[in-house]
Amino acid sequence: MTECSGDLRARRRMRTADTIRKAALRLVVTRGIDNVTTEMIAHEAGISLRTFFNYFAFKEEALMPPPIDFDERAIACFNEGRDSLLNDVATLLLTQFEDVDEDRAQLRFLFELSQTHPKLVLVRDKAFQQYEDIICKLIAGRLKVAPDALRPRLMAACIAGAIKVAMSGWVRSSEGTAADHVRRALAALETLFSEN
Amino acid sequence: MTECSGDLRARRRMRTADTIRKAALRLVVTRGIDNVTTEMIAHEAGISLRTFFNYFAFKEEALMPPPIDFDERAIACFNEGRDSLLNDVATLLLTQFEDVDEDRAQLRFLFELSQTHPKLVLVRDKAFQQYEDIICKLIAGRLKVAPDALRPRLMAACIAGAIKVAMSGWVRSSEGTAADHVRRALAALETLFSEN
DNA sequence: GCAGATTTTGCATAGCACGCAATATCAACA
DNA sequence: TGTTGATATTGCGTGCTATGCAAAATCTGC
Repeated sequence: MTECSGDLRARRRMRTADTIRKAALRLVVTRGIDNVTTEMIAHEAGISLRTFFNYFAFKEEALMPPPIDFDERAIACFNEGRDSLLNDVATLLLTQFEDVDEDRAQLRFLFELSQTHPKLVLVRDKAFQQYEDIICKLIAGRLKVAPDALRPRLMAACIAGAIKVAMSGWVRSSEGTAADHVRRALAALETLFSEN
Repeated sequence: MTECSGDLRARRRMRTADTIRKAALRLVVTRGIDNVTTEMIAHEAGISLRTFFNYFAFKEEALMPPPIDFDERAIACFNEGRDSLLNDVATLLLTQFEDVDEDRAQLRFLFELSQTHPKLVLVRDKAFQQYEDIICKLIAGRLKVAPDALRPRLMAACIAGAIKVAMSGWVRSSEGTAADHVRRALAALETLFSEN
């Protein structure tokens, strides 16, 4: 197996996963989450039920956003570290929020749904955990310490937590963009505990 | 329905829930989580399968620790606010870790399990979310602001995140007590982002 | 001990999730 | 272009999860 083949297969795999995700989302939007079965999703995506479970461990996972991968340039810029760490993290993360309206609408729909539907709460938290892990690795890289050291892990936990708070605030208030909320929350972290 | 009856029923309900929790834990410890069914748990707890689902929405929820309630005195002390907010939070939270060895062993067992078993990851995060909500209310009370204001929510998110980091560090390192790890993590929050 | 409210339970059922083995598809090489 | 080994897809069978519903049991206050 050459590298090329692995790449091809990986890409194909990602495309199929995305097809399933889109199918699941479409069905949930139109029929409501409680009226969508795994069989429907598989059928809508043009695969067998068994294949669905080759891609996702459980039904709700198909409604999770795919793992993010940051722009190479953005990561390099982050590692240089022109600004304070917190600001640079904000800059890096907010490149993610430059998406088109359709994506934002989907994000909002899922986030709203995840606040009421119990199983989606779990899925949302899992997504944030993955997010936190990535941020932790990035910070550890910039600080030149091990990824499981206390400091990067704490920082990542706070940042991920702040993003979660910001997002739920955004969904509820509907004032300003999601990026605004995230920016504000991250900025508040700096002096959160130092001024009492 | 008088207040007394409600109290009686609530207490009875909590006792039953606890019986189920203990039964579930006992079975999981002895047989391994993959070999335990809801029927076994119900049987072990002396109730019907249907009743199990009256108490827990899904199987793994029976392995979640019950919602904590802080000591009245401790809360009052926290609201007075002798020390810095972060220190007082630490003091308040660490009253929770004064438990007997048996409880700590259980906590550790479940936390270890939750790091490998996918569905328990979800449950653990849900437990931490509840924890975060309680902390948020407490902080909001002390700061005399609304519980859904940005500052208490951010603080609670950071504190809950720090505790999660501390706990997973504790389970992995097995050096020092859980309280030590939590204390250290919370102390680190103060200057986490202010010194770059 | 009776009436009303609440809880428990049995039963039926749709759906979830996985193991297994057969089949199909694909990338590489001769 | 056909062969080969690897990977992906699929069908089938199965046990378990989780819920609705209505009957039975149990509580509570009077």
